[in-house]
Amino acid sequence: MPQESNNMEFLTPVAEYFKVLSEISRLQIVICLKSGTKNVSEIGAATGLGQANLSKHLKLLTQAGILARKPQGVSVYYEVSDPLTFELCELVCDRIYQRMQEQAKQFKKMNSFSTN
Amino acid sequence: MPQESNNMEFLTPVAEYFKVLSEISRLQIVICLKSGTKNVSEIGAATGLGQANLSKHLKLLTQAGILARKPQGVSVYYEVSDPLTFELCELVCDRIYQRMQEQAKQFKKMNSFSTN
DNA sequence: TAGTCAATTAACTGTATAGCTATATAATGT
DNA sequence: ACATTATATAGCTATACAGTTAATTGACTA
Repeated sequence: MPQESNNMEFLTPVAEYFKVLSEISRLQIVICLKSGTKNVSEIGAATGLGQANLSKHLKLLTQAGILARKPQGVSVYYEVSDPLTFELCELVCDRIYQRMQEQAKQFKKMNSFSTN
Repeated sequence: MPQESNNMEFLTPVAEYFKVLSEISRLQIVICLKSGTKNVSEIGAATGLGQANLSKHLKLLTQAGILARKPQGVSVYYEVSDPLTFELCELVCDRIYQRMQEQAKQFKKMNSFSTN
C-alpha cells in the first residue's frame, strides 16, 4: 500500500475533476453535446461508444457536475450543464496549438536541409 | 482489446494534458512551485513524496510542458513554465467551491430540523 | 581515480478503470 | 400481464500507472 500524501486532501476534488476530463471518450461525449441536448442513443451514434461503456461515462460526467441528466419518457437526455468545461478545453487546446507551432518553428530553425 | 474511438485522435493531447493534472501528487508539486523555483530535494521535502516517485512525476510534468527543468551543478531545479496551469486550477477550484456552497444552501433548505 | 551526494531509471506490486458481455431495470405500447 | 425498446448495472479481463525498493547515472570533490 502506498502511503504518501499529507494535509492536501483539499486537492482531491480538483484532481477528480481533471480526471473526468482526461479520457478521450468523455471528451468526445462533451463535444458531441456542444450542439445541444441529446439522448443516450444519439450520443452513442455520434461517438461510436458501446452502450454499457457510454452509460458509465455519462454517469461519471453527471456525478462530476459536468452533464445534467433529464429523463424524458423512455429515454434519457443529457446536456452540458457546466460551461466551464468548454472553457477549460479551449484553453488547453489553444495552449497545445501554440506549442505545436513553437515546435514547428524550432524544427525549421534546426533543420540543416532547409534552403533558407 | 478495446476498439472504440474514431476520427477523434486530435483529442489525445487534450486528454493527456488533463490527465497530468489529475493526480494529487502532481498538483501538490505544482502548488509547491508556485512560490518559485525549487530543486528536487526541496520539492521532496515540501511534498513528502518519495524520491523515485517524485522523479517520475517531475518527468511527466516536464514532458507535458507544465514544468521546466534546469540542471544546475549537482542538483536539478524545476519551475512552472506554463501559467495556464494555475489558471486552470483556479477555475476548477472556484467552480468546486461554488458547487459546495450550492449544496450547503440546498441542504439547509431541505433540512427539516432547521429552526427557520 | 575513488568517493559522495543528487537525481534518474529499472523492475515490481497493487489498485483503478476502460471496454466488453450479459443481465436487470424502467417506461411505454399491445 | 406481456412484449418491446431505452438505459443502467453487474461481473469480467486487460491495461495503465502510482508508489515502492534497488540499481544506475551524473556532477562534483578529496
